[in-house]
Amino acid sequence: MFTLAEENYLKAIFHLEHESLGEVSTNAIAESMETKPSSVTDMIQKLAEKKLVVYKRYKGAQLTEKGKKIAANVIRKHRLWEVFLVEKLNFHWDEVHEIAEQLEHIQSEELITRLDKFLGSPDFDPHGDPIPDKHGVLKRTEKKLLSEIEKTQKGVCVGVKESSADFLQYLDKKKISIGTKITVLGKEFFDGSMIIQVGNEQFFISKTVAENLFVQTL
Amino acid sequence: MFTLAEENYLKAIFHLEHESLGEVSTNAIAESMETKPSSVTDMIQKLAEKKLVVYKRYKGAQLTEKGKKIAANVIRKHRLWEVFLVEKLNFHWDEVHEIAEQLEHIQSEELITRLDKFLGSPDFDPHGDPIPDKHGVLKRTEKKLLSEIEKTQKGVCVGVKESSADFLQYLDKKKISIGTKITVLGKEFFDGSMIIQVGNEQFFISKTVAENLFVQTL
DNA sequence: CTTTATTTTTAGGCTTAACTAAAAATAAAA
DNA sequence: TTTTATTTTTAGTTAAGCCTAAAAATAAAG
Repeated sequence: MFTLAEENYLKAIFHLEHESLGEVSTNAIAESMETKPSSVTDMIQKLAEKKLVVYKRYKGAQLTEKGKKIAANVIRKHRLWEVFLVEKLNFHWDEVHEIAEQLEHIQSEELITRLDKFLGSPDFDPHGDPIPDKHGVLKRTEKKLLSEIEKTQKGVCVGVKESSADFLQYLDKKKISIGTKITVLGKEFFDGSMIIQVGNEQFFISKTVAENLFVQTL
Repeated sequence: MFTLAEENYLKAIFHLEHESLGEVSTNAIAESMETKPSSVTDMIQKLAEKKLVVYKRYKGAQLTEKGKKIAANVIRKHRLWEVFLVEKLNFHWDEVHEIAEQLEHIQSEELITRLDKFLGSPDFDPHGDPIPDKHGVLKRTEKKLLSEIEKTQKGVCVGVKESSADFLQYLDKKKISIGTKITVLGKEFFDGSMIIQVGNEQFFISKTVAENLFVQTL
């Protein structure tokens, strides 16, 4: 239906629109896609003809509903594949992006329907980013750093900020992965450390750890 | 490393070389790829420059060792993905080709290593075709129709010839799938029907069934 | 052994998606 | 409000991979 290049532009514009509302500038797109502004102008004019973006000369681009839906679908595929790579093929969270960049362009509705089911219809990818549903709707994301939540509150681990091998191994050891429920039992103000509960275990974590774990509050 | 088009040409030439030994003609490639002979000439000249085929004007193309290895690797990926689609995502054997045509071009050694392991390093795809190993070597294929094997002989089901929904459902009901061991207990000469053993069950099958099941003799 | 038919190649074009260089519009500074 | 700087667009190229039409080589038939 759409070319690889078109899908990548739509995806980039989608992400940029979420970073700063309103129109997205030609330069911003060029930078995020590691291409030249003149190439971007070419493409957004083509996308405008196809009614995927609204474009006015010198004013940047904005996705139409149609464009948004296509972009969200590409992102849905990207994130579902990331879940597959991590959960089924045991890749680490930080190794999957490039491969998912390729897999996200595979064209088959049925494939994604089945993949989603196979993975148990996950809501978040391994980085804690929400997976749009089949209509392109993103669940409101209440993603917070663990360090931002208060004593007695609970959250579900939805991802990591930094994903060094060391940190991921530490999390493995502590039995923390996507979907793990975490309760904050105590929090020290002077150093930001915490006592948390994971399953039946209670233990201490440093501020560094708390600042690198994303949770969805419950 | 190689473009999508290059990989597809190498794959097509690989298949054609196996169908009839020696050089592969420009027309044969064009027909199998549903493209024009002039386009084929363009591409095989490019592949010759890259030392992936040997090419002499008006004499057709032949894969070099390097070209063979790349082609076999694409086919390996195609067939592994087909196994994934059927075994994990419950697609039917005849629905997976188009999707695998896309997936076979995903670039990542590590991905295929892990996918292969995840699938239990299968030797055959859902159509009974052998999967090349990571070095591009194809196990000698002793694929036969069940109808061709004799009384008391055993075979492992490696695929189907015709794959209509009806037939696949029949096989499901009889608990026959890829990897199932089948023993021929009896064979009627006048109508080609057979009595076979599958697991602990013994039952009758018609000539039609026997002529549409591929087995690897043991 | 010519003539005819088929196959293959060359030549020239087209489209997509990138690029550079220069022009035009907008924004910022004096 | 000019002048300067930045951003964006236009114009003209390029490369990949396809196409058509015509020419050249090979194969088949008379």
